[in-house]
Amino acid sequence: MAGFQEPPLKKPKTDVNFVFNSHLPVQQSPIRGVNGHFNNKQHAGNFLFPKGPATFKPKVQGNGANRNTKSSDQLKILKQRHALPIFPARPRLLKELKKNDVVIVIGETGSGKTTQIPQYLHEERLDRKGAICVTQPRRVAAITIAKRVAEEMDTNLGELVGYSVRFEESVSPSTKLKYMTDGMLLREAISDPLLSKYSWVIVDEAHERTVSTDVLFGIIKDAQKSRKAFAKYPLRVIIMSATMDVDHFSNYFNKCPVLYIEGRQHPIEMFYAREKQEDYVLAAMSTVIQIHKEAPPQHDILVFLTGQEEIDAVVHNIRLIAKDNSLAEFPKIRVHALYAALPAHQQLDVFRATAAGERKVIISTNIAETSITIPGVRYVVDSGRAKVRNYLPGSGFDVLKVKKISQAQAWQRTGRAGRETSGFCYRAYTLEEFNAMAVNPVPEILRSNMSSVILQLLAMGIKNILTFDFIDKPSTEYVQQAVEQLTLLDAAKVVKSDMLELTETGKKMAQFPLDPRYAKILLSGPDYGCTDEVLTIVAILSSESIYTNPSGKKEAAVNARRKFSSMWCHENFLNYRNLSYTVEVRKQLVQVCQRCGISIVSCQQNLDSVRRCIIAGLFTNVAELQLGGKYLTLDSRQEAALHPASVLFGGKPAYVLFTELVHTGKTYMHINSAVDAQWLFETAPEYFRKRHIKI
DNA sequence: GAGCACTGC
Repeated sequence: MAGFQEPPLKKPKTDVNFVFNSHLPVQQSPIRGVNGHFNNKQHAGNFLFPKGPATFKPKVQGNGANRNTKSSDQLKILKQRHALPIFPARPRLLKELKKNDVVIVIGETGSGKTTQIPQYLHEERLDRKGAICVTQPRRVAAITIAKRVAEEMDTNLGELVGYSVRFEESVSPSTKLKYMTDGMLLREAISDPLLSKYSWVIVDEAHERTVSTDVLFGIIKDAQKSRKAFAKYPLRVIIMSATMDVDHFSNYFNKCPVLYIEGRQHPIEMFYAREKQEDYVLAAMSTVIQIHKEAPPQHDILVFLTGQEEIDAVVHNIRLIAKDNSLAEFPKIRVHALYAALPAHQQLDVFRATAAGERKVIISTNIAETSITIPGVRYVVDSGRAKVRNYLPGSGFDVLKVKKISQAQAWQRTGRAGRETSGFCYRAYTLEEFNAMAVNPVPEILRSNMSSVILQLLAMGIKNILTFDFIDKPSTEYVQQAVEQLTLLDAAKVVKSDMLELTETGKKMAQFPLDPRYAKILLSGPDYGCTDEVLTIVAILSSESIYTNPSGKKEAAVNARRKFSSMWCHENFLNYRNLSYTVEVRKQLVQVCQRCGISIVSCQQNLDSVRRCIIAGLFTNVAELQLGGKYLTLDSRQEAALHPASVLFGGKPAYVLFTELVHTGKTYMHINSAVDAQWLFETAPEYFRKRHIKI
C-alpha cells in the first residue's frame, strides 16, 4: 500500500501565490469547495508574486499588558505571523482593501486570513472611525479566534480584541477587533441597521451559506448604500471564504474584486479507494487497523462516521480487535468516541495527550470537523458518510466512502506527495465517486421556514421582502407562507401591495431569539396567567434535548422518563449540558420579557391555562382524530401519527397539538399536547372558522 | 413502535 512513509520532521516550506482577480487552478486534483462544488476552472490569470516579506514590522503593538513576562513569546508569535501564507501578500492586500468597498478573499484554512487581515487593518489604522467586526458561523470559533488574536496583539481579551456570542461577551468601549457569530451581528442590526459602530465588516466562512450569512449579505449591501446616502463614513466589507465558485458572489457584490491567497502550511496527502466499498463501517475499521500496523506510535487516527450508535459500535469493535494477539507487537490503542451528545468529561478525554508507545483512535461525527480540533491527529479516515470538511489544517476534503483495507494496493494516491506532507487522509470511496458527488447543494435559506428571517427583516425596517436583495432568492411560495403565518400570529400586517409592517405584538416578538410562534406563546403568558410556566416550556422547546439516550440503556431511559415523579430528575438520563443551556435560555427570555413589559405570573399548576397559552402560538399545528382512528392535520390536511415517544401515544384525544412534523417512515407529530376544540376556537377564531372543527 | 448530525439568536 502506497504512502505510509513517515511524515517529515522538516517543516514544510509554504509556497505562496497571491493572485489578483483571477481564477487560480490551485491543485492538480479537483478542488472541492466546502459546499461540494468544484472550482477547477482554468483561467489565465495575473499572477502577482509579492516581492518579499520579512521587512515589515507592525507599527502598532498591543498595550503590552504582559510585556515583561512574555517578550520572548511575543517574538515567537511575530515569527509565526510572518511565516503565514498571507503575510507576503500584505501590501497588495491592503492596497486593494483601501481601494474597494467590497473585496472577496479566498483562502484555505491555515492561510491566516481570519486572524491576520483584521490586524493588518488595525496596524494601518484603517479602523479609526469604527471597529472591525469579524463574523463566524460558530460560537467556539468566534471565541477561540479572538483569544488567539488577543495573544498575538499582546493585549488582554476584551480590550483591543473582544468577542460577542449568545450568553457570552468580552468587549469594552476600546474594542477595535470584535469577533462575533453572524447571528449576533444580525441581532445588532435590529437596533442599528446601518451597522454604524463598524468601519469594517468581515464575513468569514461565507461559503457555508448559513441563513444568517445570507441575510447579512443583504443587510450589509443596504447599510453601505444608506451610509453613502446619509454621507456617513463608508462601510467597508470583506467576504472571506474557502475555495468555491466565486462568480456568484462577485456578481452579487457588483463584480467586486476577488483575491486569492494560496499556500497551505500543512499539505495533506490524499488516498482514495480503488474499488467501491459495500460496507463503509467495515471499510473504516479495517483502514484503521491497517494504518495502525504501519504508522509510528503517537500518530493518532481520526475516523469520521455518521451517528452515535454506529460510533459506539465501532469503538466497541476496535477495542475488541485491539486485544487480539496478532496486534501485540504494535502500539497500544486508546479508542475514544466523540459526538455532541456525549457528556463534557468524555469529550475532554479526547484531548488527553497520547503517551509514548501509544496510539489514540478517535471515532467521531462531523463535530470534529469544525467545532473541536484535536491535536496530534496525523491520519484521517473518511467513511464518506459523515459530512467531512476541513479537518486537518489545509485540507479540503468532503463527503465520501472508505475502502477495505486488506488489499495493500487498494489506494489511489492524489495530490502532493512526500516530504512536505504533514497528514494523511484515507477516503473510503473512489475518486470517481468523489467527483460524482453532489454539486452545488441548495443553500439553507432556500430550504428553510422563512418566518423568523422575515420577522427580523421587518424589525430592521425592510418592508418589502419580495424585493430584498438576497444572494439567492427564496421562493415566493415560501415567503408567502411565512408572511401568512406572521399575519395569523398578529405579528405583521399588509399595508399595501407587498408592503408589510410589524404590529406592536410583532415588534415585541422580534426581540426574542425564538421562532415567532414560541415568542407569541410568551407574549400570551399574561393573558392566561402562566408566563412563568410557558417560559420553562419554551426554553426547553428551543434548546437541544435535555435527555440522554445511551446506547444499550434505551429501555432504562424510556422507563425512567415515564415515571415523571419528583425523583425523576435525579440520575435519570438528563443531559446536564443541555439542561444548563436551557436554564440560560430561560434567563435570557425572562430578561427580554422584562424589557418588553410582559408580566411574569404563575398559574400554580393550572395546566389547562398552560395548554391554552401554547395554542396561542401553535394553533397552526393541530391535528384532528378521524373516524378511522387516524389523525389529519388541520392546516395542510395531511395524515400524521402520534410519535411513540409521546406520552399521548396509545390514547386517542380528539385534537392534538404538536411542535413539528417529522417525516421518516411515516409522518409523526413530535411533542404533543391534547387540546380542547373550544379552546382552539376561542384562541384563533378566524383561523378555525374555516376549518370546521367539531365542538 | 421509533431510528442523523451539526450549527445559531
